[in-house]
Amino acid sequence: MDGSSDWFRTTPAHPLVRKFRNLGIDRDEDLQPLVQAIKVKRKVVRGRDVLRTGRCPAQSTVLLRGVACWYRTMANGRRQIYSFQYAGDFCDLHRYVLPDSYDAVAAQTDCVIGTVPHEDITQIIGRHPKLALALWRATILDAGIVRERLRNMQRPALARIANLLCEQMVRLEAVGGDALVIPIRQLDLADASGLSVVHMNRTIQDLRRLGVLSDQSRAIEILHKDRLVNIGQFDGGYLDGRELLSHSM
Amino acid sequence: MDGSSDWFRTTPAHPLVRKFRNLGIDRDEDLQPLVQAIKVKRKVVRGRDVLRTGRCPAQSTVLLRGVACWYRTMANGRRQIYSFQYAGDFCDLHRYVLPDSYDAVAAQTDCVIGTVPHEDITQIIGRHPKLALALWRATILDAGIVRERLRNMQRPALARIANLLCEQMVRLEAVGGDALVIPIRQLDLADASGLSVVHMNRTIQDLRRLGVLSDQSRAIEILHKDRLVNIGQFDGGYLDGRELLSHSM
DNA sequence: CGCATCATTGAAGCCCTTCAAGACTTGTGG
DNA sequence: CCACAAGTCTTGAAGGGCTTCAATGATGCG
Repeated sequence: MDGSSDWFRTTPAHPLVRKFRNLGIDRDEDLQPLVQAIKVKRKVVRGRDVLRTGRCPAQSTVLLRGVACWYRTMANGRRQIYSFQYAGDFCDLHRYVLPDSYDAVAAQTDCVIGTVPHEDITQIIGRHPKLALALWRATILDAGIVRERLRNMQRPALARIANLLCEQMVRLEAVGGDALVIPIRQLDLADASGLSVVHMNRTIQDLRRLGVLSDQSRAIEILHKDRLVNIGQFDGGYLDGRELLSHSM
Repeated sequence: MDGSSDWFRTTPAHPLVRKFRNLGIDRDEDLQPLVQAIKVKRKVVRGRDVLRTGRCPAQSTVLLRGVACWYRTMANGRRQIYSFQYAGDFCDLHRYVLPDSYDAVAAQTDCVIGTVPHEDITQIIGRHPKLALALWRATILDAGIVRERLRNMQRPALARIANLLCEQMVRLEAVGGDALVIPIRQLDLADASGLSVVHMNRTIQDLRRLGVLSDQSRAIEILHKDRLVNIGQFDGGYLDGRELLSHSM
């Protein structure tokens, strides 16, 4: 990656640093034990599975670059996408705690992933209470995202899609990408929002006609953030660990 | 409660014992630190909130008896019920890790609840690694339930409702109640499945006409478990911590 | 008994789905 | 450099599942 195999360890913008700031780990040295436990790094090309349904390996996976989606297939073959994942997110940390073999993660764009052996996580948890709590928090934050997706199902298509796009926009911003172009196909947005591809397409065009999305290309490009937020009744509080941590009495 | 205020500590059928067996705590003495940390017990009558949206208190709540629902209100006033909760379930353990003030829990039947101060949880986690992991597992199991509810939204009404009823049936069985009568109003089932009350009612009557539910009363009484499981494409694996724990390599 | 709550039923209509086909974009090989 | 194929987006038409509104039964409780 970028010539140096240690890019992810030496760069100050390590995706895990940002992620764990959001989880309450402010000092980079506190994060070191975890960063150093990331063992194998490899690429996964767009469309392939990062991890599959089946027996759970004794390791968890971190997304270091790219966009992925966490999903499970239905009996009829369709997918329900639980959430999208960005650089710094764990793909399957919940499997460290409770191995379940139902769901899978697929690469939405070309990805770079790392793996952390579960025995290393066990050691980290035993020795570093702060990191232990942060890891727990990471799974809780994921759960909050899924709950918002469930809540989103109550909304009609226009608001539902707007809301989904808002979340991706905010999370893209957080990882420093171009947050205005959403790098996700309409098919995948459909699988994430429980709508048919056809209706997804029609509704996206409604958003274009409203001037919220650009109609200059087939890409999903956000022109008016605030109108999108408004249409989608979006409140990103559930994404912001820092803000959530300040809520306690 | 039942004359003795220590009923929940002295009975062998303490709801937490069953719950934590499912989470990997087999020996009752391992559970003692947590059981003894349950401080205040009180009743909550049907319809009232067990806990509310707003500032997070420095404690978490355990459901000791009854049925509750974990929900969040939408902008239009409707509720999205994330999941139902039964004796032994934590209502808001996730708030220990990440205080969020959005959601609430309401009593579906008369309930008895206990509270555990967060500082006690912190001590338990520091001193008892097994319990720490089990608590984490509890939140992961909850998250799995919510994911199944999200997946369920892809199904048409008949299968969706059947699936929802199956989950409640299995979880009721686990707490030793009468698992064949689901103690939940149609309105709440509607809020949990994203359907209108009217359509919920019509579909329940379809299930009655199919002979899957009893048509002898207005209660939701299951006559044919296996047919219900079949219609709802239900696989309760995600509820069974013991089975999930056996999946690791 | 009267009132509140919940279940039930009917009618009208829209949101969304499915099926099917065409257009645009991209990449690949001759 | 063009032809072709694969993938994705787009559009049309028909239909059904579900919603909303509104009103009528049941049940239980003070």
